[in-house]
Amino acid sequence: MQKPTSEIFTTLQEFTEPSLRDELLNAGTLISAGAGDMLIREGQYLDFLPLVINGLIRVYRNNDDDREVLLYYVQPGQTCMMSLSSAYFDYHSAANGIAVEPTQLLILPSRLISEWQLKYPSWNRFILSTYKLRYDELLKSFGNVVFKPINARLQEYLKNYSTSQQTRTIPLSHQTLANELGTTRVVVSRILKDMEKTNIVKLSRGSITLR
Amino acid sequence: MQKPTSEIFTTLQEFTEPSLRDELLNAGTLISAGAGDMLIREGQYLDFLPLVINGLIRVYRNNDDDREVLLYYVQPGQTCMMSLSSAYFDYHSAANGIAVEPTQLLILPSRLISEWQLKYPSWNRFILSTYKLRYDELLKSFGNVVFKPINARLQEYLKNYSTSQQTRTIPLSHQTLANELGTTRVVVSRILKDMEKTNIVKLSRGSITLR
DNA sequence: ATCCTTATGTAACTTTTGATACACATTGTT
DNA sequence: AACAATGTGTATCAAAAGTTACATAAGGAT
Repeated sequence: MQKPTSEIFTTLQEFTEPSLRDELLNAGTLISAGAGDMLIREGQYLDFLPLVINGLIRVYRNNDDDREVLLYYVQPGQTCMMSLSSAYFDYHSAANGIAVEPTQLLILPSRLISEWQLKYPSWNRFILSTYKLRYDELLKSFGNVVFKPINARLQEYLKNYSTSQQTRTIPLSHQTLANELGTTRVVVSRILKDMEKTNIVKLSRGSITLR
Repeated sequence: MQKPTSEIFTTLQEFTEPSLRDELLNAGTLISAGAGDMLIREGQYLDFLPLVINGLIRVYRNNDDDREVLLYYVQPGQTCMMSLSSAYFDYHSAANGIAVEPTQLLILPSRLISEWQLKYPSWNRFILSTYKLRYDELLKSFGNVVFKPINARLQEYLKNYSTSQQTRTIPLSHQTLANELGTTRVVVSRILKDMEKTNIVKLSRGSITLR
């Protein structure tokens, strides 16, 4: 819990107006979360907006059954769309957020969101592009789920992970992958084994390496 | 192609500011579309925003293959989220829009969207709630596709249609339903036949009646 | 070393979904 | 009436995906 310094703007480059930057420094609070920390739960009262400075947040929702649906990851420079909706519409979170890495967050009081929207074009654009980004992502996933078989989706997931994290080794268990893709562990194991046989990946305990 | 009258506000009730209403009347153009008219195609240049006054627009996208993905329907009082994104981000439509009924549209020049956003709170709220609505809808569909079998989704689709259109008879062919749900005609026919055997529906040529 | 937890491999089976093919029915048109 | 276009019924087969069950392995904790 501390005051942010202008270092945050190495991540938050898109906020160009000097007075917006001042306001961010004055009104924001910097907090840290460790890997695995739950930041927000479904139904919880929510009157602040988090901006990720560094680290990574996983946002997901629990289904009517018990399975979970991955909504998106919040990366440095991004904010959580569900928090935005809470701020504008009902002040209760419709999703869970958990830090998957040590993460620093800039916390802003909700009331400022709409105020700044009117005063700062770059802020307004940020809000809208957050919605658009998440919609486009979700739409892509949707299309994949409807039209692509799981093996293709799994392979694509691994490739995306690899390129975005700059590593050929994906440190996720089969069960975790199953959760990400909305299927079961056995199915993931089966597909991965096939992929190993065709020399696409190499499997180890707790990780998968792309060739 | 005509000037709108204040009648439009029986549909567009949420725009409360008198001066916003004036602007809508001055800047807007009313156009009519017949059932089946294509209003916008993927990739097409788009510098206006349509508000549906009455009727219904189906917005969908073509997959990499040839199958289509239903994005959403635009109902009276709503606008097309994809058009909004076009207006803010790149001026090209990322989807197709077709009138499924005779439809009246209020057409607004894109440049006004962001201008009004700053001047009129109800307009700003309209923009944001459009994004939120479509995201929430898509998320729901996504969860259904991932976790529910097609028969359940079909049944739910029919129920929703029935309640929203206030009729127990759904005038859609099996092929049309297959397109809506992202599956094939044979699958729909099979499921519907089962539903008829278990007395959930009654089938006729071109329509399905819920019991 | 023993035990516990988590992770993985895999067989056997069922269910769901999709693909193909063809028959037949309905409706409107000429 | 003949025809074409569209819609529906259904069989057969193949593939994809989920379920259950059990064995084994790897790593950490005591």
